[in-house]
Amino acid sequence: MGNIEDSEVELRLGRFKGAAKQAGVKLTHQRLEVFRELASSLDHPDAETLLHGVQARLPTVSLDTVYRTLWMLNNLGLICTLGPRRDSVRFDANVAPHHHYVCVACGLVRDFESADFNAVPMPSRVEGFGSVVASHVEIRGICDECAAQQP
Amino acid sequence: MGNIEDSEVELRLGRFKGAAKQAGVKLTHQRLEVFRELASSLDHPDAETLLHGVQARLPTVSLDTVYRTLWMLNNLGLICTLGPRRDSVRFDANVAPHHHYVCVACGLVRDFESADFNAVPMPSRVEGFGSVVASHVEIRGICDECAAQQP
DNA sequence: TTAGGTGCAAATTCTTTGCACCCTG
DNA sequence: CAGGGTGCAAAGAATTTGCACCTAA
Repeated sequence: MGNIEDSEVELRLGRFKGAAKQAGVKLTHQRLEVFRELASSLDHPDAETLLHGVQARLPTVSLDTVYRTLWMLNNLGLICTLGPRRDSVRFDANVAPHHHYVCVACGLVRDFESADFNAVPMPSRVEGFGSVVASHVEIRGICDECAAQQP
Repeated sequence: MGNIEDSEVELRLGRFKGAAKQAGVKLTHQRLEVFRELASSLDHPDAETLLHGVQARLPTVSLDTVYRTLWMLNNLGLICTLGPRRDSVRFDANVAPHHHYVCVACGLVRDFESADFNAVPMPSRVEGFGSVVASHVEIRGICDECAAQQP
């Protein structure tokens, strides 16, 4: 699917290398390639999709390594997960504040930014629940491609 | 967990009965009890949790009936799903516009309302993706109960 | 009566784990 | 060289499906 600019990918890879060193985890080929694959995709692939992309460069990687790598990256705060609509977990290497458009028909996810949404103050009701780590808007709809297929 | 007022539960049940008749689906005990269980819970249970609640009244219901009923209710627009943080799908009988606070440690989900969020106009970028069916804010954090357990 | 619904159990799908070998640091 | 990391295969968990019986309309 869509791709991220090379400069941004390199920047993210650099961040990963730094964080890995600091956390004392090894920089294996597999981890680098899994992260590169995720960091350069514009949509939000699941583990299986990432596996296929990585296998083009490392034919022997296995699905379990992809999962282990993803959760490791997630623990390091380098990626985040996003919830499925009835399918599997998806991953996101964009840790800057942003929001999601999700197609309920095909599962496509696209990022967008919105200063307006970011500017809304946290409702006081939420304080009563607990601390806040992150917040984002999820917009559900039918993407143009799916709409075209089912008139 | 928390409970919804009886009057609201009855209102939701009435809506279900009307929608079921209109859609031509049968009002079985199982369906009524699954919907009642979901409609009266304040948090957002998964299928297994609902099963346990319903079994108090209908000891023979099975998990697959709970799933079938939930997807049927979802198709009818009477409930919606919400994405997991690494666990299973959860269901929500509150179809009024509202937002979610999610504890990343225990999975607790609480609803809240926010006129401020509702008032933000849809970013123009989103128009390019496709149509919009719904939108909500998801706030992630650590709930007070989990925070108390891990100082 | 009768088509749709249910319960059971088996099948699928997705994800995690145990273990022996491998490779980064 | 040592300990974490990997691949494989098998285990687990969550959800779906086939089928014969049941029940709401």
